[in-house]
Amino acid sequence: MDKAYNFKEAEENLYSKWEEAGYFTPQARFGKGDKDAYSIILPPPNASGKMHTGNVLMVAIEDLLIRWHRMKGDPTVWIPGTDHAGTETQITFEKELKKQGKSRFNYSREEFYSKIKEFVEGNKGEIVQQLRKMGASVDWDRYMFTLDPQVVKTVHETFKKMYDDGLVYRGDYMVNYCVKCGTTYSDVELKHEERQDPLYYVKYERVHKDHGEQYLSVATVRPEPIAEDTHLAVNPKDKKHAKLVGEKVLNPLTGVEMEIIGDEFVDPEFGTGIVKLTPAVDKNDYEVALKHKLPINEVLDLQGKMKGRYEGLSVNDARKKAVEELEQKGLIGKVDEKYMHSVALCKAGHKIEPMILPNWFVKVDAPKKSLKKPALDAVKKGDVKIFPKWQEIKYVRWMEEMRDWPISRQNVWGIRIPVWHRVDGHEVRLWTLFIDKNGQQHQGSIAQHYDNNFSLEEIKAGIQRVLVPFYEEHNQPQIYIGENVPVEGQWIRETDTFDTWFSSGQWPLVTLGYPDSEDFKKFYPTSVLETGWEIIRLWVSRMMMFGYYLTGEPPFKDVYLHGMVRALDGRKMSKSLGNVINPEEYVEQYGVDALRMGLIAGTANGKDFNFPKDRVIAYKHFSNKIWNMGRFLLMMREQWDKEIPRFEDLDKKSLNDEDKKILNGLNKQIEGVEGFLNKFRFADAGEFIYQFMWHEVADSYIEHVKVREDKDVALSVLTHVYMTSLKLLHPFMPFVTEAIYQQMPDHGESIMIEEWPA
RNA sequence: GGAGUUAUAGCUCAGUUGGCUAGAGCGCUUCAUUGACAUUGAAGAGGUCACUGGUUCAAGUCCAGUUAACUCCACCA
Repeated sequence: MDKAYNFKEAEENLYSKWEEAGYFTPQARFGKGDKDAYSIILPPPNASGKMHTGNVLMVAIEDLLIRWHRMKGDPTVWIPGTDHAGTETQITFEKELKKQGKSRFNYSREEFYSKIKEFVEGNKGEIVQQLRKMGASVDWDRYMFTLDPQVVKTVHETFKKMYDDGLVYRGDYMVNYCVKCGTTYSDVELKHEERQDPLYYVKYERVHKDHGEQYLSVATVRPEPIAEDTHLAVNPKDKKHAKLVGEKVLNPLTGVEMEIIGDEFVDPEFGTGIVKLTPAVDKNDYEVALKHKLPINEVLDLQGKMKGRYEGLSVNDARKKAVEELEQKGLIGKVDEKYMHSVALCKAGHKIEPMILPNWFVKVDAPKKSLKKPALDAVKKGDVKIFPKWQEIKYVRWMEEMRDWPISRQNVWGIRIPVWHRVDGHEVRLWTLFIDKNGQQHQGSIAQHYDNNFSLEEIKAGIQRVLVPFYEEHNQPQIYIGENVPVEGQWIRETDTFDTWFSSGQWPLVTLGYPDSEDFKKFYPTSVLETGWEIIRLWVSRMMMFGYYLTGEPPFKDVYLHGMVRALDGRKMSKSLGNVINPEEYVEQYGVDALRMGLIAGTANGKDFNFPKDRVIAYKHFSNKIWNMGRFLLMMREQWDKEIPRFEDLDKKSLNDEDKKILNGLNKQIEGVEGFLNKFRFADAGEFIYQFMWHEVADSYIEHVKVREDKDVALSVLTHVYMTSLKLLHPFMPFVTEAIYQQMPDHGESIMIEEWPA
């Protein structure tokens, strides 16, 4: 053995040996049957980039659980995959395009899709390499990508089933729309940022001036759609303003009469206690408008240009103009220039405009077949357990509050919604945007395109977007749901793709070959879902809903949520702060085992924690320590010329107190590690072995062995204790333990397939 | 506005159902060292467990309140 442990050599060579020997494929060993099947689905890293520190922690924990169960002899499978991460990947890629002075509209959908695909293939390859490097004992034969054909097939079928069950519907709805990205975001995808904008107090002239003030003052940060407003609102419980309900004022820009309505959503304390209603661009206003059946005048188009009075202007230009006009009329009171308020931003950091657009929705709480109820009850009743327990609160709260889920995304990169709209009839009203053979963009109704002598084939060939206008209840357009276009009639396919989480919500099902594969029968529900707590709402909740909906069972029995790895300065890692830790640097410097074990030691109870650099270094030293313990053991065995009995054959009467003490310690190890792992207390388990091996075996017992007369007994005990400890340690630090194992006497094929000490 | 988490050695953090003479890693001090390992060994310094009150034979641990930090959710025109 070399004097020092060479982690690079071990880490380069061992993985492919394991893989080639087929150790990663599930099999029952030690007489165990399928009843102890153990399965984890790897939360697929985003194919938009490389793996980050959090991914490494995830791999470390899951590989620990997997290797542990595999050694116990359970048929064990860990299924790897990568996620297309629709929106995020498309944004990343569009940024790249922008650097080249191009945009998505320079390409047809197909071209654009294949360009992103190329980009993603590169990332996928890197992620796969990184997973190997981390020692992840995943079964590569079962690898999946979220856009693989069988995934798409299942997702389509689920959508169809849900449609038939009345659990998806198309609705006009106020969505968070980004005019720059050209897509909708769900609430949970947004960020909020504090911004400073002027708050204008606009004066509305009262029609009946017989009681007091001539004007009513209304505070607003967005005066530009005032001309399109039709109503004001006050809180009917507001003593000061209640009497205004039913009164009329004049629109400051158009002079049209506007009625004041009463609704309790108005906060009497804010501003003047009177609000203007612009239902088309404000969520509250929209809901109030629906409730009171007020007209909803569109204010913005999809490009973010104004409609109505300031047709075609940008929001900012329109705002200036509106302020100007109001000032000329003397209808602006005071202006609070330093008004701070929070603004919703999309993933790319653009300002979100609430807009009313047709969208597909998942009905999460339908009276007959609620999706969220079983998913919520399972956790409340303890059928699915969440660790650490306090995270359960977050889950329950979210589930209780969950509203219908918009699943349409205006991305190209994703699974296209399998809905066809019939266009041979009055549906020529459908709005489309397409690019013709010469690269020219055209937008408008299909009827308009026909008037301009474009055929349906030409439109379909260059289609960028289809929008279905609002229809009355009794006049719904004909749609067809399916992969292929129907033979009868003329149809155009929906251009929207599914929200990434709609497909990844079905990930445990598709990876196991739902509904009828052998894997599915054997491994569903999976044993544990291990992931970061920040995607409880985005992902965990959706998997639960789909799991129960499609199979009547939960997708997993336990959920373990690890904390977020923060930077060394205790803050979130972010590019702008420049504090992002690249795990590859640590692998290079300290080795994979040290990094994995260091991270595990940092995450005692699922709380967020600072990247534990000290621990990583400590575990690098530990690798070397145990390596040298092995070296010492071999040396001693060589120097001792008598035969050293196997521990099993040793006459136990020859043991002295020191021997008994260390053997007793070893038994406690076996019990302790198992106990900690069963309770998901990984850091405790790791620290426990660390303390034992270093301070009891090395510092104490080895020193004792040095002075022993009956070295055959002592060395027999030491060999047993050492080898057993290595097995306990293997799931934590797979490379160094295997490297040592290969040097030991009478070693088998691999420590990986050794039996777990019990 | 609502909710959650945290406050323990110089630093980063453990401390599970109350039994603690409060631990680990890193750092620090002194000494040691040729049968493995300087990525070593031995010894040691260092904490009124945020603050105030309460429950208890017993509180770092449970309860109430205060203070501070972080995070999430909802968002106000």
